[in-house]
Amino acid sequence: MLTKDDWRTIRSCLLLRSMEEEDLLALIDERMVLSLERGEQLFGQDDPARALFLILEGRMKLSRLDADGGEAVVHIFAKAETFAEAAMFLDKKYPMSAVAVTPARVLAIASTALRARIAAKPDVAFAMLASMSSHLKALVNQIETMTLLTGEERIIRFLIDLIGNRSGAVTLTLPYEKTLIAKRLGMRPETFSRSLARLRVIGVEIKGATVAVTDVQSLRDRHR
Amino acid sequence: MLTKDDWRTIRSCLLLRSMEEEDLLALIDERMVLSLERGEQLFGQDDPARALFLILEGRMKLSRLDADGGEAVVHIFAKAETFAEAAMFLDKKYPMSAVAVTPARVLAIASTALRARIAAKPDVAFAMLASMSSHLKALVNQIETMTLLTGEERIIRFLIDLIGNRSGAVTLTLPYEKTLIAKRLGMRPETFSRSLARLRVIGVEIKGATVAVTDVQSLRDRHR
DNA sequence: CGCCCATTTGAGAGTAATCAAGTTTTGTGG
DNA sequence: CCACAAAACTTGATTACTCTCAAATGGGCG
Repeated sequence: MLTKDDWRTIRSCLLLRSMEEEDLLALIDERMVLSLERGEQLFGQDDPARALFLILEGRMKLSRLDADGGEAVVHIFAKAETFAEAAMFLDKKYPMSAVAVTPARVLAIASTALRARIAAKPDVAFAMLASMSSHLKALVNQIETMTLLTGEERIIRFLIDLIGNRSGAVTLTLPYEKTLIAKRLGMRPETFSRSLARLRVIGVEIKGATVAVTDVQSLRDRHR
Repeated sequence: MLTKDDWRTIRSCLLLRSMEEEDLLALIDERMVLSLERGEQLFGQDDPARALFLILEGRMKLSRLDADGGEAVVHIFAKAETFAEAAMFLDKKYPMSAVAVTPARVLAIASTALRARIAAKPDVAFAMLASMSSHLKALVNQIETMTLLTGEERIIRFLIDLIGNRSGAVTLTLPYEKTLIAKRLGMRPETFSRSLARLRVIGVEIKGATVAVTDVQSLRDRHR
């Protein structure tokens, strides 16, 4: 079932928003909405790729698992974002796994339908290319971040991203578990916890998932 | 000037190989071949993106520079590879800089021409999507590698990639300077040098740019 | 209440960066 | 072809950072 809000979400996503009504209707099928519990896997690494996904509600973690149990969290996607676009053009296998990190609802968009639309309408191709470009850019960012910044600096950047353009004293809620944030930032939960605690001296108070920043500017000053 | 070998290169590249003659001719202009000296910059971070590039000869380094002089090498592209596809679909600015790390010749393919071809021919769109998918996959790999492996393990993986499917005793030449390999693997030259030296005990002899591996299997065994 | 899980904290070890010399290689002009 | 300067590379000592292992602590939920 697609609610009114779902349609708003669909309309706000980079991949679909430029699409004409008829194209959208050709792609979207109400029966393709999947509900996932927290922790439930949508697809696994190397599963055959038959669809890409749009998040209607919740958040999904995309990560790569290695032989001895290590996990590299590549990205965490939120409402109105699409993921798994790339797989349908190469191996037709997902190169990583997708797991819900909150209860979630996702809309599956069949590869075959989308390929057909691309073949029929160049605009759809451009939308797809834009969407993939934006993922590419995010990954480049992530590589830069992990190469050039220390753990503490990555945390600061993460907080600044959450703060957005607010200023002065700001209170915010961490969007997901600290353990997950830690992995997403490429560090151990212990290291994250310690580094976060160390930010107290520059006016960052943590209480559970609530973060109070005394003065956003002092954070920004510390940030390169 | 495009030589016969250049045409072979063009024909072997993922983005262009599936294209029909007429599309290719519409995209490629002999006057768009650029010769670069080693160290010469093709474009800088935030330059307006008017073209993507195919390497006819040499190698190009794509990297991101931060305010205080740090450099994150995102990828090094070789002959027959294309790069900078993504910029033309979003900001129309290159998100990183491109510098020749050997003397190089590159073919510029104008964004406008390519967009026109995509609009006219779905096949071109698919080729483009496949090309971008492959870059996406490479970046995901890089993130995994940098998150999950130690420096030494990344070096081993790098060597194994160079070795390809050869076995037994193998001698190979490092494809570019050690300093650059180090950065590409996300570590300091000093660390690279030391780690490489440490591989001697598992049968890796280094002499200048020449690497002799006594037994490839022992490398693979150490590799996860 | 009691268990499970996330989080915190501590101690110690390991990994990589930085700073500082050397050494080797490379490219260039004489 | 040699000399020399610049760049690349190596090596050593030290410091910074992050991980691992281990043991609390705390909260949420049946």
